[in-house]
Amino acid sequence: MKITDKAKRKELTQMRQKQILDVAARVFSKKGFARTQVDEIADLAGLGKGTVYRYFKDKKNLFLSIVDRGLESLKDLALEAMAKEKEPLDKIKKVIEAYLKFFEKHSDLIRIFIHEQSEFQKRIQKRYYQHYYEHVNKVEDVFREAQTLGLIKKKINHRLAIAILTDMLNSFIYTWQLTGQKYSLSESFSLITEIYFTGILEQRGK
Amino acid sequence: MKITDKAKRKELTQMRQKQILDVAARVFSKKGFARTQVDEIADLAGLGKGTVYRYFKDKKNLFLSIVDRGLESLKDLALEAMAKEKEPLDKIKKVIEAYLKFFEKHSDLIRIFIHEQSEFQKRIQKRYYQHYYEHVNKVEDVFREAQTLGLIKKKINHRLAIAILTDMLNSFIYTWQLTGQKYSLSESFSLITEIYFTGILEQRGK
Amino acid sequence: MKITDKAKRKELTQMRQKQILDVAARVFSKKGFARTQVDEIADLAGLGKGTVYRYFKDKKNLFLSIVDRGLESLKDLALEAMAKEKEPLDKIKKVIEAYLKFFEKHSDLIRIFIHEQSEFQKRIQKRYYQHYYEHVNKVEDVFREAQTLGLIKKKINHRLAIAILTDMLNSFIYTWQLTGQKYSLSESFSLITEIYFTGILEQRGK
Amino acid sequence: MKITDKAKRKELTQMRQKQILDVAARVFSKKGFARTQVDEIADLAGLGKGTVYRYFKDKKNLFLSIVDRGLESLKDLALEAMAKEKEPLDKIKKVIEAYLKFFEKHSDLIRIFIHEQSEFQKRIQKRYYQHYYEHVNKVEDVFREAQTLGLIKKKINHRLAIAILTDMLNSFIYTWQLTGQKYSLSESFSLITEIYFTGILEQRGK
DNA sequence: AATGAATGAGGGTTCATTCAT
DNA sequence: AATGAATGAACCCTCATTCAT
Repeated sequence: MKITDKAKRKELTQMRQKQILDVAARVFSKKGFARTQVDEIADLAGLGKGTVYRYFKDKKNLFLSIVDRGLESLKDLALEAMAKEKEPLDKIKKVIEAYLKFFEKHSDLIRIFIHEQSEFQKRIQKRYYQHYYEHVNKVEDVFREAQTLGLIKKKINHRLAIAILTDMLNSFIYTWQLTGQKYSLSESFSLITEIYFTGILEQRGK
Repeated sequence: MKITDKAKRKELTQMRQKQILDVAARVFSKKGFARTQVDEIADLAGLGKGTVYRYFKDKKNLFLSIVDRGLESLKDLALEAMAKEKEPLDKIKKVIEAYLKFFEKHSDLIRIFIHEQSEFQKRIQKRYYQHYYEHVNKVEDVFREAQTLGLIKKKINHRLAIAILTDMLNSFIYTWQLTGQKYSLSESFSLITEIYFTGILEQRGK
Repeated sequence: MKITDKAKRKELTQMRQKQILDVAARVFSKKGFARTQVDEIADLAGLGKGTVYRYFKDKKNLFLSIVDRGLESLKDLALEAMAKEKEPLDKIKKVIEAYLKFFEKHSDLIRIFIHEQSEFQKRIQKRYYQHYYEHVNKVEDVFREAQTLGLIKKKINHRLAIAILTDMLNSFIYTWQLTGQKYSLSESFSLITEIYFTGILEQRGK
Repeated sequence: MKITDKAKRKELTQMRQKQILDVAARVFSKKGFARTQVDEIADLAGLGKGTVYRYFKDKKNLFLSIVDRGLESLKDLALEAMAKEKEPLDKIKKVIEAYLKFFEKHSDLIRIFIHEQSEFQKRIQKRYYQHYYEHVNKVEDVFREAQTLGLIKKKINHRLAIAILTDMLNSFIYTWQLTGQKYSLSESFSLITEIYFTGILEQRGK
């Protein structure tokens, strides 16, 4: 009995946490950290305010839990995507695709990641980059491999190139959402990869 | 006499406004809109809080004035830069350069532009895009011209391509500042243009 | 069977009540009424919070039950102590001794009695003095008897003198505990009685 | 002009602080720290809540300021009283008188001093005893002098004797107020000194 | 015109109490 | 009978805005 009880307890806890995190992500995304009221999150979750505080120490902690969950999930998807392919360039394409799909699904997160980063600066960056680099390192390896194979220009600094890719993607999806998805995401996806891989110029060298 | 007085008055007003805007840009940039206190702006400007309210209706208005001033100034620089060159591709390069230089100088603004955009959403977007498009339209013309001349891939949607360029630049400078300028801006500049113009792939067609 | 069951039930109830009261006295003593959380009492008693509420209507009621139990117990001890002696002055000494011993053992209570008295003012005073006077009256009788016998100065108002004695003792033990028992209780005890009986002055009349 | 302005400013500040402290002392005294609402203090002071926070960092700080002001004032009165007399025993009597008069006037403070001491324990004790000992040391000197002159029993530990005196007085006035001043303060005063100086016993040694 | 003291709506957080299991 | 998850009233504190001087 006790085992079942404990299990039930834990399950409830996780369910409630998810319930709150889901709502909170939506609200934080819409209003940003400062303008979000814990009251609204509680209401939308169909819970009392006190219940939110039962599961999350305070507003900041709730916010960071969203960031954490998102980063964790994103990292997993990206690594998983890479694992599916053999060729370095294909791996990179898959990662890009995974990125776009992830944010297409969890469009809440892009705003949270971008417009609230500086809100928490020092304290949060650590947490952020801890996840981020774990993931980026893998991509860097792929990038280097592609350079070794002569697929990518040798003179390009891979760390920078990845930063640029990340930024392009982040900012792209961000704008995409902000402007109300005026242009389709998949059309844009091919454009992004095209630009990233071969640039905007007509091949002259033929 | 009255004319001189009026002129003097107006000059003083403009001076005060500039004084406040400069300080406010710094503070908003460091803390974001919500965490910035009007008190701090007044203090740093060496003025009374009431004086700030004499020159700006409220906090939001002050914030938007910064955005306005920044966009105006950026637009001017970009158009001016384009005007100096004849060739379409050179025009685009100059615009990119102008962008980077502008934000290198006014690094306050990149944060304000990026992480506070959604804070004001609907109401602000109008103002933002009003400036933005006026500027973008000119660039689009250049882009189209380059395509007509066979310099840029025909299949690329110019509106999207410019959006991507803008995002790359914005987000690039943003990250650049956020991470404490670990890599040099000019080095990155050439990388960005390189990637934007020719991609990351080795030219195979030779 | 039913009788035994009932008895068992009652016993359990009393046991639980004692268990809770003991813990609660400790916590209320350490933190005062307002800063004490029912949660902490339940935890320390190894019970669920709901169980505490099964045995005590609310927090205030729990607190007052402690006061009641303490006063009852103190009164018994004092009266018992007096009963053991014949001589009035000896009775008074015994009472003093009983007081000190009681609070030495139940040091929790002195804080509760003193620093929370006013917390409940009107409503509580009644209960307090109901116990108190029942007890004080007996001592007053002794005091008057000693005066009749010429042992105690005639001009002294006995009610006042007892109030002063009580205060001296209360406040003494309170300070004694508050300061971390820097000086020994028994040393101080003889000093108190000495002062109370013969004052601080050197006997001049010799 | 500026000098006058500054002076005026300072005057206003002090006036407001006094205004708030006076009200706050009353309310804290009536309800204790925890049950006192800052709102009520503000209301009774005829001020907005924000104004209270303009002059005192937070509720705790306000409370401690009351304690400070009281201790300072009490210390001054006591030292002043002692200074007026030559003979050690007279000095002690004057101190007792000063004590009683002080609390007769500032009856708010006795409750605050007594029933909230433990609320703040560690942090506050320092502040309390800092004032307290400065004052007690002087009294101790007088006490020792009286012993040297053979006026006070040699075997009495002066530190303890003073602690007892203080307690008697504190607790006496406390009870006096709590019970609604049923007996007169001055009558009690002479009884206290009588008891403290010569005890309750009839002089047998004649 | 400039100031900064005063304000109070607003929102984060706590915790006594309830009640379904 | 025992539990502890859920609740929301209560209360501290902040800060944009106003306005008398």
